[in-house]
Amino acid sequence: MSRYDPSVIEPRWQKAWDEAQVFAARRDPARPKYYVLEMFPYPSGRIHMGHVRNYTMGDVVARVKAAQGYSVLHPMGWDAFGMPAENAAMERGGHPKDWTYGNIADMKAQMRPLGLSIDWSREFATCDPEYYGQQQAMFLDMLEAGLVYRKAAMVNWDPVDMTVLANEQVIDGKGWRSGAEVERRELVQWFFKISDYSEELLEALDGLTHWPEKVRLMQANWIGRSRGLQFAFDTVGAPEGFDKLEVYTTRPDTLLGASFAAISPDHPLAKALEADPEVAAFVAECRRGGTSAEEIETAEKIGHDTGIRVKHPLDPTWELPVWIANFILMDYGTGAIFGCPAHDQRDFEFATRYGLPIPPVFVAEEADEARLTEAFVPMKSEKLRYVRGFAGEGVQTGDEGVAAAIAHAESHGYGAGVTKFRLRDWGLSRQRYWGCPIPVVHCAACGVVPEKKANLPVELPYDVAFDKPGNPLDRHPTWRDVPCPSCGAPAKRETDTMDTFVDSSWYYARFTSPHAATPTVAEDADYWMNVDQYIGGIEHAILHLLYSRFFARAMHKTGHLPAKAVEPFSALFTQGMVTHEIYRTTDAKGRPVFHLPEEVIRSDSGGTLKDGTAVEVIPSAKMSKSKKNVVDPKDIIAQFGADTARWFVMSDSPPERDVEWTASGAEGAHKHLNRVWTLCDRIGQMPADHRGEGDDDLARATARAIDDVTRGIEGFAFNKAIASLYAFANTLGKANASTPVMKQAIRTMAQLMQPMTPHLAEDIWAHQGGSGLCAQAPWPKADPALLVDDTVTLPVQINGKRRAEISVAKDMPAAEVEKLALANEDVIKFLAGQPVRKIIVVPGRIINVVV
RNA sequence: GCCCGAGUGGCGGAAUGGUAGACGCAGCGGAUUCAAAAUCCGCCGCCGCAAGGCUUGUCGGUUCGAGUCCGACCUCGGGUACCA
Repeated sequence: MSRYDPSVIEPRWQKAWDEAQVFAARRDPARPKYYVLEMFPYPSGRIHMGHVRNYTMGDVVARVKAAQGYSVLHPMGWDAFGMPAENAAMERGGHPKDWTYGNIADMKAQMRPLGLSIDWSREFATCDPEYYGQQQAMFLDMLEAGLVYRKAAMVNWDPVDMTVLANEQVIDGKGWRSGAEVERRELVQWFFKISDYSEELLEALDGLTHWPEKVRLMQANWIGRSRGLQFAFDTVGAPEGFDKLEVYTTRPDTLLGASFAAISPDHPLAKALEADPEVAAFVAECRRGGTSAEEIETAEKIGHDTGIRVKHPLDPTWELPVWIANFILMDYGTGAIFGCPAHDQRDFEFATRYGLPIPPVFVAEEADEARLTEAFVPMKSEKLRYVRGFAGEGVQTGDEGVAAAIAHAESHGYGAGVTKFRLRDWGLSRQRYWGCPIPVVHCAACGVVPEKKANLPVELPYDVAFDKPGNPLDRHPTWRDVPCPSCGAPAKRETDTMDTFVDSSWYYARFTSPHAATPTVAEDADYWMNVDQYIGGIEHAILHLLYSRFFARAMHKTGHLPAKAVEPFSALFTQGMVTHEIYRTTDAKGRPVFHLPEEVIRSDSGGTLKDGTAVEVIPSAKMSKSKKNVVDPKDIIAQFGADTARWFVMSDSPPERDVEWTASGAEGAHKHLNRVWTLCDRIGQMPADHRGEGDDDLARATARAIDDVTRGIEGFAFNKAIASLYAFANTLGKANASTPVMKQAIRTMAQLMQPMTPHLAEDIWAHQGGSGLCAQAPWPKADPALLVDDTVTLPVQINGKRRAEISVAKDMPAAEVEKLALANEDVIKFLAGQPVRKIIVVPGRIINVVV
């Protein structure tokens, strides 16, 4: 063997894998299958360390499962529609399609050298007409199945650019390009009826036992099932048709604490009142700013008294004012509430601002009624003393109070208990070009007419321009103007395209038959689904994963997926980000200037540029181009090789946490791989008949390593698996055992390293007489007999502080352990004759002497 | 605002309620070398001469025993329905 040179060995083994078709997924009824999938990337043009980490994790799992005898599916594709392509076209010219496919080629070229065990024959991009045509076919099936409908909904409207903005394009209530004040405007849009599945999507979370608890919790809260009371106020002085005002509350026990009613600015009653210029002005004021919940809920709470009154259901002589308030959301409940300022913080702030009364309903069980300085909002499980209760006991929990209030309303006939969900239907319309066209035609005579399946895909026209804002499809007569598929009269295509979340809601299913003429093929979906291990960022915990869960159900309903695939991801792992510290100087005008890591010479105390200028070192944050705290995987691979990059991103941090990229860490990883190489070289030169010492110990250490690494990888504790590989390398480096034992140990090490450093592993495997490819060798098994120790070291605590340790046989009875502990010199010294009150012996663990 | 996380040496981190700091990085000492790099060996939480004491974001609680469980708070991160 020679020097460790990744630039030579890595391409060599990648070629060998390609030629042997090692990673081609094959339907093999004789073997169990395993489908591992990493969230596919957006083709921004460059891979970054986050990608390297994400795909290496999936690759480690895929390689271990393959070695364990599974038929593995490990595909890759591109989430290729989306705004950045259009932004690039507007800013730099060019076409979104060319930009996107160019980026895909670049990124693929950067990914190939990583040596990932991907079946590239299954690759596709969501912007391939072959893919989105099948998506259009499913859309039509779902439309027919009643899973798609149209309704009006709010969008961010930029009045200068005359275009719809995404939430991220609204900055401080202004359009990012025009700087104009954004307003909320209603538009008729397409929706998926995800709300049909609210209950099921919530209940089924319990079955997702291999998902992180936090993700299930987030989804449960997002779906937001609540039990409450719905009732109608009788109105006084309202316009015609509004003699009732429906409200919904989850706290009907606070009904006697009501001090006002409030409706959303988007409520039909508010619209009916807009003839009043004051109301119109107020509603316009409320509509300033974007549509995001964050913006709406953090805005200052303002209201307008409509002059209308409602009668309290428990006392018709008691009238409450009806306000329009900007913090009432039309999408939730009925878009109208009664305000109970004593027990809701938002209502409290509102009442305080407008001088409305704040009558308390309950106090803590032991407390007296007192003037409130903030809303008193106890947990519903807490016992309370009701001072203005009307149902149930005087002292009861909030839950009991709510149940009693609902029962009261139902028996007196003024309201009904209802279950509501926070989850809203999924708006899929986008007024943009670079997305999957919605395959319908608008006909003056026939209305909305589905395109004929035979005419799919409805392809995006290439000849479009991005010189003005808005959707180029709207301005493209030859594409837009078509005959009605039903009556043949002149009609217009729908110019909205689909939300890119639709594209990513079924790609996992498409990978099972990526080039079929139907969205899926039953035999393939049956064999490969579900995804056994899905890996991606926590930022997708709610939307992407929830939409995918819905879409799988919708695909099942329309016959595109088997029943077993309605929960498409059997196990989920969410990984952390790759971070790096940030280097900053300031220019002559005091503005910040950021510097790339390779421009900075880092020392313990700080850093300097190459010309000696001191730079400010800012703690690590997610790698981003604007902060220039990025490390290019290409450079790392050129310098150290792919195995080093793979080893490092898997080694340091637990995979669910962020990992900080440090140059010294990468160098350390590289040094270790060099040590392993040298070790392999040394063992290779040992005479075959060398008889050494400690054969048993090395065999035991080898078994220990197999066990630790296997469990580490299977438990997604890659950093711990790697720590045990370091420990094993240290042991093997110091060992002087007989040649066959040494060879066995280094071959095992190669196999255990193979998932992380596949190229190095192949080379060692080949040099040490392994047969075939290391990637295809069966995963090693540890002899259980070698894993047990017969003596254990037990710490002895006195009052919970460690004072001594004793070494005992593994199965020594507790009484004997106790005696041994008390006879120990250090124990006697620390006890200093004090009487022993109690001794706790935890077998194999610890002894605690209490005095 | 609301929902969900995370916080342990100089740094990344390890630890079924049972010896806090495995393993790695950096640092320090030594060997090798004309010298350096590379490599190898050893030391390495903080205070203290030592005995010993202190130590897992902060404060409190449960327990024989808490990084781990419970409560309150602080800081940072993710999501918040048109970023992907």
